[in-house]
Amino acid sequence: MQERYEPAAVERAAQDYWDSQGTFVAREQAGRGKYYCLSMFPYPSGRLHMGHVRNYTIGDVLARFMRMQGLNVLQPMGWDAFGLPAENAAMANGVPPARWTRENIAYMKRQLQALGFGLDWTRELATCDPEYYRWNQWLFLALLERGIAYKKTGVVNWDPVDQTVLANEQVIDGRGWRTGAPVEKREIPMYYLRITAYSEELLDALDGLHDWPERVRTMQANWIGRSEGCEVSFPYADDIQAALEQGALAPPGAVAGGVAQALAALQRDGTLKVFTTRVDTLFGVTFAAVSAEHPLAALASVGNPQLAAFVEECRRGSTMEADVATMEKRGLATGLHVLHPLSGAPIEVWVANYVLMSYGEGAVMGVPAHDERDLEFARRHGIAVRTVVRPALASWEQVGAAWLPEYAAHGITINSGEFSGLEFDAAVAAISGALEQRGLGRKRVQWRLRDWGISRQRYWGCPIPLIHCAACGEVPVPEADLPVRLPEDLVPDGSGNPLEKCAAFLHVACPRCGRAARRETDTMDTFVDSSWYFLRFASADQRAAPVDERVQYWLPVDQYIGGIEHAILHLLYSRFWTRAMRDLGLVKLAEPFGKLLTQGMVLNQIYYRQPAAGRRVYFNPAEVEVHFDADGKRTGAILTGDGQAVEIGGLGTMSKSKNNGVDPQSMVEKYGADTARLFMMFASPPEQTLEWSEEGVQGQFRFLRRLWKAVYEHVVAGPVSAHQGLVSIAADAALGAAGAALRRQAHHTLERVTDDIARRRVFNTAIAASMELLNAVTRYQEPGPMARAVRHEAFEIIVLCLSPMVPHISHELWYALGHEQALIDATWPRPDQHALAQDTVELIVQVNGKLRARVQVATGADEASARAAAMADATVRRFVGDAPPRRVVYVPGKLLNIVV
RNA sequence: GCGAAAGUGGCGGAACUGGUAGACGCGCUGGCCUUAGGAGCCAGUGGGGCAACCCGUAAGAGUUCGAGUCUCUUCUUUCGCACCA
Repeated sequence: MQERYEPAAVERAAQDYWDSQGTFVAREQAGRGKYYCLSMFPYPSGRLHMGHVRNYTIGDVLARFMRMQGLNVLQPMGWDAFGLPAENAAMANGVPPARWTRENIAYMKRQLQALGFGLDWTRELATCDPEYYRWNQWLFLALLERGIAYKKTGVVNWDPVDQTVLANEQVIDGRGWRTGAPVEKREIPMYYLRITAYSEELLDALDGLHDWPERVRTMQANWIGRSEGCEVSFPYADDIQAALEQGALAPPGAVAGGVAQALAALQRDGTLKVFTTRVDTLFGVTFAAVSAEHPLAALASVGNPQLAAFVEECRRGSTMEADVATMEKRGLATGLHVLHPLSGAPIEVWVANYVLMSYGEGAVMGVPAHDERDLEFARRHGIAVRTVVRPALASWEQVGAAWLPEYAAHGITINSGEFSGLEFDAAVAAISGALEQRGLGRKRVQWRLRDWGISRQRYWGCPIPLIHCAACGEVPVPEADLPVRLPEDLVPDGSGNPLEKCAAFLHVACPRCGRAARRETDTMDTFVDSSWYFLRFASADQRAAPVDERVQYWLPVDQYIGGIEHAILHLLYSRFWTRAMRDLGLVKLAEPFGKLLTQGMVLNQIYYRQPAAGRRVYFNPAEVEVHFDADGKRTGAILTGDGQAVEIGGLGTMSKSKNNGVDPQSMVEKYGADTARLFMMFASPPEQTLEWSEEGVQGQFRFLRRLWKAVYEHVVAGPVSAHQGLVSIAADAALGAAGAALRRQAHHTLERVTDDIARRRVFNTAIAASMELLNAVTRYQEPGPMARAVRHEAFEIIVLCLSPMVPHISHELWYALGHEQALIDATWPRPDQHALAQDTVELIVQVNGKLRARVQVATGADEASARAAAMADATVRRFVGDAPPRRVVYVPGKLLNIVV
């Protein structure tokens, strides 16, 4: 063993050893317990970022720990390789997305290897490989055949200048990111997956996901959004009937296409349908509101230029729900009416920009007295407010001008004709019963979840395997012709999908009739790619099918690790897709992920200067020097380049725009992979945000160097051999008080670290405990062979406990401590109960809940002896006084509280 | 706007099941040492008093013998909102 810790050499040696042994190549072994440990695969953006390092270190710590627990571990890795950034890079540099992506993959793979992750690279996959995406296509056609995939129109962001569909990310403040033109909504045909058919199952099964974070389950449940309520039909009044008849009588061609469609839809429906969870307030309805895309809005716009302009205005702006929800709530009356389904009173229909066509029926009933948004709308437009519910303890007769939350509370119906005087459940039952009798309503369940639109008008994605034939319609690509290969040499220019201009791709013979036909140019949402990759890893080399029986062995994933930002979409789509594959008979499981760990974001300081004119200039923290005063408080920061001050802008997630990213590569080159891994695990618990700190990294490097030096000094002080420590110390050996205390601490550390990793999934405290043990063992200076054995055992425990986090240095130190077997193949030991035993324990003594003393009592002491020990303390006696205590609370082994 | 979570020293964090607030590390202060290294070692470090003790976990209330932890209200920050991945 050499005296100096040189991470580069240590890490190369350890990695060479694992590679040469094929240590991390996983093989199915019937009857042996398996552990499938999966971290979310990266998008190959160019270089690893700190979030990746964090994510994959967590996964690797668990994988290595479970391996040492004796499990057959699979930890695979792949690439989420399709997506928008490759097209943006292509536009910026003129390099085809395929080349850019593959070069990034090669670079990032080397980075992952340098970090020493125990990955099974024989199962590597990239979603842009035809061998992978052919099965996307195959599965899509199977879903299409089963009716789970289907076609309908959907709304997209449209850039009228570039004549192209924009992703939400490409819409900045309602304008196209390249052209600056106001974005419009546009309806186009798309393919959808019927995830809503699984709403109930996806919701109910959340209860069984005990090892998922509570907050993720709550978010998914709210996203699926089950609400029980009533569908209510409002018959058309004479004015709508007249408009419909007039439209129907008009000569063909006299009405525009959109209006003709609207007429047909309205005639088909026959009534205005709304969904409500508060049918008990039906008699409080004073208006109805429809979305601007609702057919009734189109009908009312005919001959009403003001309304037509408003409807047109609503078409502008993005499709993002957050934008829709925060914009000013506006509306305009249509002049048309529907009839109250029970009273027959006419109700005016309004067009409102806050009604979403995609939720419910695209129309709502307006009850200003008992709904906050409706009240705001009614007050602004002078619509009547009719109070129809009064809570049992309400102090008001009629709702006031300003909204109060109790207006929405359940209560007793009033002003509701024969339905007055009923409490909520009875009112709902009576009113929905009456509606059902008239054929104007029924109770039903409404879901917030919408079907999943997977069509993307983009190049760098998996082609949707369909052919459009003038004679045969939409024809699936025959299985023998799969995969439909994406041409890899195109470079997008921002004006639409380049596939539409690629003759070689576009023109194809119809598989049915052989005549000239046109390929579908839309590609699939990249969430499709990531919805089943975890299944493919189990059978990555299977050429004849997407998955095979090996899925049975490896799945479900035992531990899934990824960013909290995926809490809803990716995880829900994966749960759905797995069920869809189950219903295709391809797999037997429904839930793909057993345990879920959602890691927090990586943050860093933001430094900037604000010029007198123009935009802020951001400086990377690596170029900034921070200054502290004598109390350790931060006083300011300067740019090392010019020595001038920079502003401190607080913390933010590492990003290009704030220039506060730190390249993991520089950290690995400077300090080694072990320091990088150790810092990421030590700086905060995995589920919380992590703040980058260069000083913190240095601290971890110093710790590793101290550990190396301590082991070196131990090793050179005398002969070492395996089994010198853990098993050689006789249970009743005379160790002396200090030796026994160190042994107890060592085994207590082992116990804590095991629990921290296996049960609590926190690593910062496991590392802290190991640091404490190193501090203790370096303080322990007893001479003699017995003391040497105690030290040796403590060192072994430190190296073992840290090994999942810092596998390279541990690999080396384990050999130095005399072992012949590699550490990765060692078994995780159990703490020695005998070493843990104690004769006395410290008892906290409180008087009136305030700490007054600590006393030593025998382990298992009863209350009387604990009280006696406490009263022997002068401070305790002083605070207790002469009067007998009013109450005494005794928690054995912990605390005694005397209440006076 | 809606949904979810989090606020503890100068900083990151610890306190797991309601029972010692501040483990471990960073930063800072003082000292020692030297082969002057992105070193190492020793001591100190929540605030007040510098003693006894008192006060302290975003703010305010409540439950309890006892609250950082449970309940309610408010404030702030972070994540998601269906075409970023």
